[in-house]
Order: sequence, then structure tokens, then C-alpha cells
Amino acid sequence: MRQQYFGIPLGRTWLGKRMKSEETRWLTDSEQDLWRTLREFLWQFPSAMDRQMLRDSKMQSGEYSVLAVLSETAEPSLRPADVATALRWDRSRLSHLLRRMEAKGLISRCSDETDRRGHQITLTAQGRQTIEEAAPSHVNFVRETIFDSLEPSERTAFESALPKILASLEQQGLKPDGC
Amino acid sequence: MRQQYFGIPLGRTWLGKRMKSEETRWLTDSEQDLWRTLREFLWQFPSAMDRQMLRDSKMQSGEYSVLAVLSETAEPSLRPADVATALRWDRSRLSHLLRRMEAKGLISRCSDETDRRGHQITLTAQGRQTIEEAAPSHVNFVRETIFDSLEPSERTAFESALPKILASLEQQGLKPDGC
DNA sequence: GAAATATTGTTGACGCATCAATTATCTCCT
DNA sequence: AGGAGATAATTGATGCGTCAACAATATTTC
Repeated sequence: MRQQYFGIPLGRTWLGKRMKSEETRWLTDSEQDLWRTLREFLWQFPSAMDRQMLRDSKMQSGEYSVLAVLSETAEPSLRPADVATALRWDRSRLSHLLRRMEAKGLISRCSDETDRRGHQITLTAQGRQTIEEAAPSHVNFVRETIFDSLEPSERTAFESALPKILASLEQQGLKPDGC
Repeated sequence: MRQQYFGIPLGRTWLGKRMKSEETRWLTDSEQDLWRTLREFLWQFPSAMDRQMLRDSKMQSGEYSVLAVLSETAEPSLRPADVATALRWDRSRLSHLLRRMEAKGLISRCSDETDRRGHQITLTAQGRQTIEEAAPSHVNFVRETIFDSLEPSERTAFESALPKILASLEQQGLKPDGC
């Protein structure tokens, strides 16, 4: 049988002397099928969502996320660290994005008087209008591609499985810097 | 109730006159919960996988994919278009990556005599060694984070649900250029 | 209260993905 | 045969994410 490195390596014929097959639990054929599908989903879905948002709202999905966090909070303004925590982003990525969003007029920054290391981020009127206009087509995309595709039992399975996968990611110690 | 733009907009109070609420099927509370979790998964998983591969194999996951396709084929060499089709990538992305991989010595390119527009891509000995060494830790990561987290019923649900989601993405007409 | 340490946020460099434009070659059609 | 259009692959410009390094300010510790 031919080696299968892509889905995930299957064949063991190539295993050299320095590697014992007991050390690795290779994927079965059906596990490989699922992995290939999942990998395609992980690639295609965010890519399609970005394209939809750029087409319909002239926006990147990261900007939408920031606007959403700002619009949902009860506070009049938030600090970058709060937004970063809410989105589980590292601070550097957020800082770059906030600079671009400020240049576009979607948010405004002013210095925080209580903690002068930080800033206060505020949604501008234009920022609020932007997300209000972008929201309907976005929810439409998510509903049509995700929720309309899922049977109730499948949805339940997603609800129970995804948090477990996320928890196992935590254990891997592979988080980015700022989280 | 406060607006929920992130998970996906929930509130309708902000809906202005130019937009009728009937036009958009907003998400319910429990749908929003799932969407937030899915969104985090879509972000965290590829990011953690990239970090694992960079840490353990000094490689980007895209390079792994290309090496895998080349190593799995029965042909001695492939054309870029074949690799692009297998991975569902656009040709431009692949072209840039192949240039970098050739510079690293992972693959070699020579011109195709039967169709002189194209090239033949071949896995070098170093390229084969690289993927063989990278494979065990990669499969380990996938098994520990995905398969060890899934109950049999959840796995079945993923197997039936993901292809349906992918099919609905196709219908959206949001594919990149080269696909 | 002062020094050590932690935290907040920014910046610049770099690698990668994406898009539009381009070149070279092939195929089809008359 | 010859020209129109399709296809293979590359290139350059641009924007974003990541990382390491840094500056400014808070907090902790003794």
C-alpha cells in the first residue's frame, strides 16, 4: 500500500530504523477520510466567509469581529486588552488592525486616564452603521452554510464535540504569545 | 436586550426602516453559542497546527500538504496544476510556495516536454526525508486533538455533516479564481 | 519608598495569501 | 494553415498575521 502523508501518513513501510511504529498511532482509512474532509472545511469555510464579507460589505472578517465586540458591550468604550481577551487574539494583531480601522474611521482611540499605559477604543457612528449594514448578509451566509446544513442530531454533536476539541488544544501548550 | 453582532446579530431593535426583519433569519441564542464555539475552533485549530509544525518540523503546514501530495502519487512527478487540483488551491498560491520550496531544496522543477507551458515537480530526497520525519508528530497532533476528543456518535455526525456544509459552500459561488 | 517585575500597547521585519495582469503555449474552429 | 480563445504558470503589488523587541506605566516585594 502506498504511503498517505497528506490525509495523514498511513503506510508504515517507509518507517526507518530510528522510528518504532509503536510510537505513533496512525490513522485508519476512515479516519483519514474524515481528516481530509475536515481539512477542506477548515480551509474553505473561512476563505468563503472572508470573500462574502469583502464582496457584500467591503470588510475583512477580523474588522467585523472587532466592531461586533465593541457594539455588544454595555461600556461606552473598551481597552484593547478587553477586546483581545474577548476574541482570544494576541495584542499585536489587534493593534495593527485597530490602527487600520482608525484610519478608516470605524473606531476612535483616546488615552485611558485611569491606566495611562492603555487606550480607550470607541465605536464611531460610521463604525456602528457599518456593522449594522454588514450584519444581515453575514448572518445569512452563516445560516445558509452551517445551520441549514445540520440535522438536529448533528448540531447536538457539534455542540458537545467542539468544546472538547478546544480543550485538548489548550493542553497542547501551543498558544500564541499574548493569550 | 442588547445587540449581538459577534456571535451573529441577535437584536432587532436597531433595524432601521430600510431593512425589514423578515428578510433575515437571525440566530437563536443556542445557535449563537454554537457559532461562537465554531468560530473559535476555526481560528484556534489551524493556528495551533501551524505552531506545532513550525516547532517540531520547522515547516509551514502548506509545505507539508504539497510534500504529502507529491509523496502519495504513483507518478514520479506532477505538474503544478495537478497539485493545485488535489489541494483545491489556486495556482498563484502554489506557484509562490513552490518557488520557496525549491529554494529550500524540498522539490525540484524541470520543464515538461509534452506540454511546454508547464513544469514537472519532483520530490527531492531531502523533501522525502523531511515529510517522513514530520509525519509522526503531525499525526500525533491530529489524533490527540481531534480523534481522541470525539465519541463514535460525534465522529459519525462530523462525517455526515461536513460534506453537506462543503456542498452548501459550493453553491455560494465564492470560490477563488483558480478553482 | 525604591527596585524588581509584570503588564499594556506599539512597532518593524518577515512570511504568506490574494488578486490582477502578463507571458507562453496549446487547442479548437473554420 | 491561421487566427481566436483557452489554459499553464509566473510575477508584482498589497494587505494581513506573527514574532521579537521595545517603551511606558502599574504592581509587587522587600
